[in-house]
Amino acid sequence: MGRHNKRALLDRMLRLGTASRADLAKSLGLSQPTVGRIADALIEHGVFEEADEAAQNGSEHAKMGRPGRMLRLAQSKPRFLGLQLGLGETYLSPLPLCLPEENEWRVRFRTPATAKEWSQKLRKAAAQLPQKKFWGILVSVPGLVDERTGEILYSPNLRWTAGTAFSAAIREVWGDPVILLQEERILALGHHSANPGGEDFLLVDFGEGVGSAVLISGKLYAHPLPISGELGHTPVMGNQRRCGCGSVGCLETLASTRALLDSFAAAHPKSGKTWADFSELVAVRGIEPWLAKTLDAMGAGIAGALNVLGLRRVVITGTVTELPPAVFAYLTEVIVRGTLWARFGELKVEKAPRRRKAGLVAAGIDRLIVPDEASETAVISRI
Amino acid sequence: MGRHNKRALLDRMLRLGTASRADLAKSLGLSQPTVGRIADALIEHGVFEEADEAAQNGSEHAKMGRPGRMLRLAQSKPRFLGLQLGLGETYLSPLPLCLPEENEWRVRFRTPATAKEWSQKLRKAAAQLPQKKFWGILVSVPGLVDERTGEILYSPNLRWTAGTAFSAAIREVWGDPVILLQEERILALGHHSANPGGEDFLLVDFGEGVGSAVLISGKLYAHPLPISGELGHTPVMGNQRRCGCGSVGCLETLASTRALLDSFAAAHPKSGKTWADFSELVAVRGIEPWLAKTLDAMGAGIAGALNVLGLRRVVITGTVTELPPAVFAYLTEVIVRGTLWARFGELKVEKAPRRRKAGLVAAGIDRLIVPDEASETAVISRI
DNA sequence: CTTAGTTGCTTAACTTAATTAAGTAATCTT
DNA sequence: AAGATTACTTAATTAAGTTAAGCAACTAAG
Repeated sequence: MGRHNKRALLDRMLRLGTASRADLAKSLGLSQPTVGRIADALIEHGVFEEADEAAQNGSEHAKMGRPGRMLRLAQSKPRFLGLQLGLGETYLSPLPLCLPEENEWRVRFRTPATAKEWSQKLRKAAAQLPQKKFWGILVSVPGLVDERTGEILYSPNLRWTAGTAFSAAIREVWGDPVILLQEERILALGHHSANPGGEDFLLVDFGEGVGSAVLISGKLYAHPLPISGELGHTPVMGNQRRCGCGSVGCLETLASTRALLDSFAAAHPKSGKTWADFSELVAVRGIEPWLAKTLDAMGAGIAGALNVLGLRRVVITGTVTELPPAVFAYLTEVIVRGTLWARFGELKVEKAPRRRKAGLVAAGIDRLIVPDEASETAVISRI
Repeated sequence: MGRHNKRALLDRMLRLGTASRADLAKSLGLSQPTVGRIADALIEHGVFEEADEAAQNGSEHAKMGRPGRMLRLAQSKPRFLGLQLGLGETYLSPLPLCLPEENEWRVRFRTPATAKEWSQKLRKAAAQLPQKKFWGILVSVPGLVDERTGEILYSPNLRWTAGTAFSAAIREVWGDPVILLQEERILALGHHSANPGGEDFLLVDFGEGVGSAVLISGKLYAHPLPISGELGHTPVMGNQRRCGCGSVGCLETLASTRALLDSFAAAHPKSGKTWADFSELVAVRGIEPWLAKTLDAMGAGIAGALNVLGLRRVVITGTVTELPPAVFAYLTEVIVRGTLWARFGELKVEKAPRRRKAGLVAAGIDRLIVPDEASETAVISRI
């Protein structure tokens, strides 16, 4: 079976939620026999399942002829284990193949500071889960990850994870395949799964750092290096702050959560030091010059990426979206000013919640269900 | 015949120059019968031709067994007409399928200021060429081009070319297919053709403007919009110069040839005003603060693109490469400082000549010889 | 209730483009 | 001249799609 079509089928199913063989055939432009064969194989494999009668009546239009037997991604049983490695806490949740509910993780614990403690906590967490066997363990990792080798190159404040020890520790608890995925890439996939059919976009996430990922034609942009989307380490002219990466002036030293709070504290030594204090002050006083400068830098970085990549849609996630609307409005304006396309057409700047679980599932389907072909990694394009 | 393999074969031939069927099969990992069939079809079509005996002895290593019948891209007859639209002058040259000599254009004339004059000059130029019929007219265009529709969106100082009138004028002179291609994308293809086998890279060209293109796995990065690689319109913090695009502070207003000369003239009101004067002064005095700032901005923009795209190789072409070595060295240093990958591995910054003809030929082969499939335009990637 | 019309799914035969296997051709080595 | 080695060709096989045709299951209408 051509894995190309298999992949397309899975993709469409993730988008449609539930569909008959005929729907899939029509929507993919394939012949019914082909779709039938692939669908049968996927059911056999436990990826698709027959949906109940209720779904049949759900979204139909023409009620003539033989009704289709509706299929969907098998959601009766968790197939993946999702794992979100955070600087502060670690979250775990079994994930079925369908689009999962966000923000409800089954188990959580404080991320420890050594590999040994990590192993212990992980074992304890595993004991709390009823299911012991998964198709794969999908891990969202902040920082720099080589997704091909499963090696963490660099993660701020989580130095002990560097190298392959981290993957190995997980593999000792569950024997299943471990797949490390860079956080922002997961977010981009998740946003696409949750809002299918939209245009290609650049996702920019503001959090402990500033990262980005590009989604084109439903697929992540394939970078040649293990490092990509590192918008946060673009140098900002005139900025002299030292960055954890060893350089000076990185955008991240202005725009990360930590950096914003530092700037806030410097500007208002007598105020509170929390994010809530910061947010409140912005709501009252509006955008002060230091914040405007920071947003200018963010916007310039994003606009630069859009210009180079030829995109006209940005999705912003993370802490910046939690500030008063004026902040997002200002940022949007800066981006529009800096983007060439905005002089010819419309530029879309959106804010969105983080969709980690959805992203993990999409990644799991892509990586684990469709068998791997070494040569498929390339980015191909006609001129 | 799978156009995919046909494309691969052409690609390899462009790279190898001359090769036997067996060489191609081995190098592509295809079976000999497959390669044989495709090669026969390409010979039939006039794309490949049998090379003379001389070539056989050229690059051989193991001199045992039956010698292969060497093939190469048909170079006996021009197949394309290359056309370079410049702000000052327009160049024309018939192009065979092989890698052509650069810098020798058959016909040239001053680029006129109206569509009507353009038509007249083009007709005159056509009369000077012995060959009247081509597989296609390949046009390198500065500025913004929609390569799919053949429409020029915006070209500084060549306003009359906007819209489809330009393509139409060419089509009136030769009936053959007209293909417009954005200048920097052509340069990237050309550099790749002339230096095959290298790593993925970002090409940045400095000239009337500042443009870039990305080449990954031998293919140009496929942008969703007609605009991409527009590094020159990234806003530079603190820069207040007005740009022709309607925005303020674009990199181009500092880094284009014109802008550099303006800055030079402002810093040295009493010196000469030519590029040679500028170059000479830099050679004598080194990099003055205003130039350092400009190079900082260039480097930051380039580094940002590399970080986002996940690349570790930049090729610089254009006027900046003609300045004293210190300039390129300074720029290299700035790029390295701003690139995250440079903290983990090596970053390559190269300067190179412009390879327009080679790029046009590569583009022509890609666009005209391998039959078009609408759905092939996407950028695909595994996670 | 019967019959016709519509739509879904499956089976069978065919098409395309690759493969492997086996044979023939041309050259060098000994 | 015989054998080794490599290049190319031909024939059979495989993989993955297609179209065509038929049965299945439902609605609508006489």
